[in-house]
Amino acid sequence: MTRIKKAHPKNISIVDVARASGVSITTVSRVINKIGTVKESNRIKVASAIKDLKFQPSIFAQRLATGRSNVVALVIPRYEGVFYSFYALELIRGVGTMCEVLKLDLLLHLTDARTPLSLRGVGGIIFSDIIGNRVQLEDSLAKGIPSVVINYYVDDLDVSCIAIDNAGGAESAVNYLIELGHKKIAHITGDIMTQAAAKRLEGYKRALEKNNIKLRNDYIFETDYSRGQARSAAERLIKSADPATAVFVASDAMALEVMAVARELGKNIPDDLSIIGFDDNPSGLYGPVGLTTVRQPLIRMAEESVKELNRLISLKSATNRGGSAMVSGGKNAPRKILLPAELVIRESCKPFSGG
Amino acid sequence: MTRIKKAHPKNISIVDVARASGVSITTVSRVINKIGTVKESNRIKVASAIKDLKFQPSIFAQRLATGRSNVVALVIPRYEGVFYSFYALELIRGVGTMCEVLKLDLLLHLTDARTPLSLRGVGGIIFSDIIGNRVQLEDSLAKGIPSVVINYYVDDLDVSCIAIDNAGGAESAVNYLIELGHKKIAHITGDIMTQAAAKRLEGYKRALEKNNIKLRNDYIFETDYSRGQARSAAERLIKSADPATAVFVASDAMALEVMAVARELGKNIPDDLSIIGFDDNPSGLYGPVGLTTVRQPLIRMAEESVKELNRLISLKSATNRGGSAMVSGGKNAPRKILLPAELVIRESCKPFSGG
DNA sequence: CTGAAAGCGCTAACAA
DNA sequence: TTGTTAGCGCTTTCAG
Repeated sequence: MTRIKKAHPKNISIVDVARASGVSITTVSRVINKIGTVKESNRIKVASAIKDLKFQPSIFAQRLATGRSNVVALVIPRYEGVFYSFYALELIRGVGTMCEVLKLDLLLHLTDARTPLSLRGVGGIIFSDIIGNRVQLEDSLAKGIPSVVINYYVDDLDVSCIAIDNAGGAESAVNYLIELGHKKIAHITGDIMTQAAAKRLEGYKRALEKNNIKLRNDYIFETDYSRGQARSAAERLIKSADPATAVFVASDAMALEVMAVARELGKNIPDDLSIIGFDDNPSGLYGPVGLTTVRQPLIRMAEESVKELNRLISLKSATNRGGSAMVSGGKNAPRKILLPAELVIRESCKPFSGG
Repeated sequence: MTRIKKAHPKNISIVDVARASGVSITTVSRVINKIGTVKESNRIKVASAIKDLKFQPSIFAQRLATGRSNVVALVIPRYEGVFYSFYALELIRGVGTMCEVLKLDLLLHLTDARTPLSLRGVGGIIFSDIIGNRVQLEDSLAKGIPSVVINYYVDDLDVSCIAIDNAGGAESAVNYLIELGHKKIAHITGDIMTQAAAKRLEGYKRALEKNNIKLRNDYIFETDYSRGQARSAAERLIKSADPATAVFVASDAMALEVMAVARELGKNIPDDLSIIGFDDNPSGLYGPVGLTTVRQPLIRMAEESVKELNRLISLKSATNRGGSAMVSGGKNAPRKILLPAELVIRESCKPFSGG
C-alpha cells in the first residue's frame, strides 16, 4: 500500500492560480493585495483565473505569513444579568455590523472574569464593560494587544475607551422633571457596581444640587437592575408616607416594571407619578403610555469601538514594519471618548400640579 | 542602513521551547498535542519550558499545517425583529458557552440573507433558523463545510438540524386550557413565515380538533411577533362581541403585552381571561401574576448544535485522513433532532367558570 | 514590472 | 521514543 503524502485534501491555492494565468505566485499575491505594480494585462489574467477557480486565499497562510490577524474579540463578561439585557444585544449588533463592514472577523467570548482569556490569534480585543475582569484588560495591554474598552470610562489606564455620558444624561433627565415643577424626585438606581449606574446616580444628585433641591436618601432606591428589585423599590416608593411625584429610573426595563406596579396600585401615569427611564429600549414604546427616557447611542458606541480598534491594529502593524517609534502623546495615544446621551420625551411625565 | 530581515516582531515559537528544554520541536509538538509517546521526564521539561516562556502555539500555523479549523460560525440572519429577541440572546449564550467548553472559536456573523457568506477559514457553520438564507445553507453544504441548522426542522436536505417541538408544545398548552374547561380559546400567532410560529399554530389547531372543539377563524390573530401587533390583536380579542375566555400566545413577550392590555381594559387575569405564553422568558416571572408558558430548551438546543457540529467536523477530518469512505446512512448521516417543549404552570390561567 | 526564494510556526510521515 | 525533514499557502525581500 502506497503512502499518500498529503494529509488533507488539496484546496485550490495561489499556485493553481499562478499556473492558470501563466505568472508567478508573487504576481498573484500582488493582485490579491492590490499592490499596484502589475501590468494591466497580467492583472486581468490573474483576476479572471481567480474567478474561474473560485480561489479564496487561506487566511491562515496569510496570517502566518504577515503576522497580522484581523480577528476582533468581543469580551462580554458573563456575570449575572448583563447578558440578559437589551444592552448586550445592542452591543453585539453594533460590533457585529461594523466588523462585517471593515472585514474583520468577530470572535465572541462569553467569559467569566476569573478565567484568563485565550488570546491565541486575536488581533485586538474589545472589552465590553469591565467589572471583575480588569486583570484581563491589563493582561492584554501588557502583551501589547490592541484593546479598547466600551461602556466604561477608564481614567487610570493608557487605553482607548468609549463610554456614554451617563451622568450628563441623568442630569438632563432630572432637569426635565425639575422644569416640569417636580421637587420630590426619586431615583431607582441600577447595580451601583457598574460605572453606568454610579454615574447615573451622580447625575441625579448633581441636577438636584444645582437646583437647590435637598437630596433625600429615602428617595434613592438601590437595585441590581433586575425587574424583581425594581418592583419592590416601586412598591416602597409609592406606598411611602411622603411619596415622590416623579421618579428617574436607571433603566427602561425597570421603568416599565415601575409603571406596571403603579398601575396595579391604582396610580395613574403620568398624572399621579411621572416616570423617566434610561436606554430607549423599544419596549418602552408599547404599553399604554410611551416612556420618556434617555437614549444612549449603544450601537454607535459599539461601532466606534471597532473603528478605534481597527485604527490601533493598523497603527501597530505600521510600527512593526519600521514606522517611526511610538511617541507617547502623539497620534498613537489612546483615545477616550464620551458620547452624549439624549433625552427622548414621550408621555410618561407631566407637570407637577400639586399644592 | 542595514535591512532588518523580519517584518514583524518575533514571538516565542515552538523552536524556543524546544531549545529551552533540550529536545526537538517535534517532541514539543507532541506534548502540546498530548500525543502519548513522550518520555515523562521530557514531557515535564517541555511543559515547564512552555510555562516559563508563556508560550502559546500559533493557531494560524496549526491550522495551516493541519488543514483543520476549529472556527465555528454562527449565522444569525439580521432580518427585522429576530435579533431583538430573548431568543437570539439565548442562542448566542448557548452556542458561546459550548464553544468555550469545546475550545472552539465562535465567529459571529450577523448577515442579511442576500450577501453570500464569507466562509474563509471557517471549520463549520451553525445556521440559526433559515428564513431567506436557504441558499447560503445549500452553498455551504455543496462546499462540504460541516453545517447544522437550529430552530428549523429541515426535511428535504441532507443536513443535521436541531429544533424544538413547537407543535407539541403548543398542543400541550392548549390541552391544558381545555382541561381547565375552556372552549373559547384564541391564538395569537407569531410571524407565520417562521417555522416556529407555523408549528405553534398547527399544534393549536391539532389540540382543538382532537378535543372536538370547532376551529374559529375569528379566534386566530396573526402577528409578526412584535409587541405592537400583539397589542392590537389583544384589543380586538378582548373587545370582541363573543370574546374568548383563554388565549394561547406565541411568545412571552407578546403574552405580557396582552396581559397589559387586558388590565388596561379593566379585565382581571386570570379571572376574566386565561393567558398562556411560549418561551419561558424570565420577564414573565415578574409582574403581578406569573405567566404560564411553554418552556423551550433554547440553550440546550444551542449547545447540542455545537456538539453535533463538532462531531461533523471530526468526522470530516477523519475521513480526509484516509478513514473509510463516507457511507450514506451510516454513522455519518446527519442527525435530525427534535427537542421537547415543556409546559410551565404559573398563575395566569384559571378554570373556566362561566355558564 | 516580475519572479526566485526565504521564511512565518506548526504537524506528520518517516527513519532511526 | 525521538529527531529530521518536507510541506501547509502565503507574503516579502531582493535581484533581475
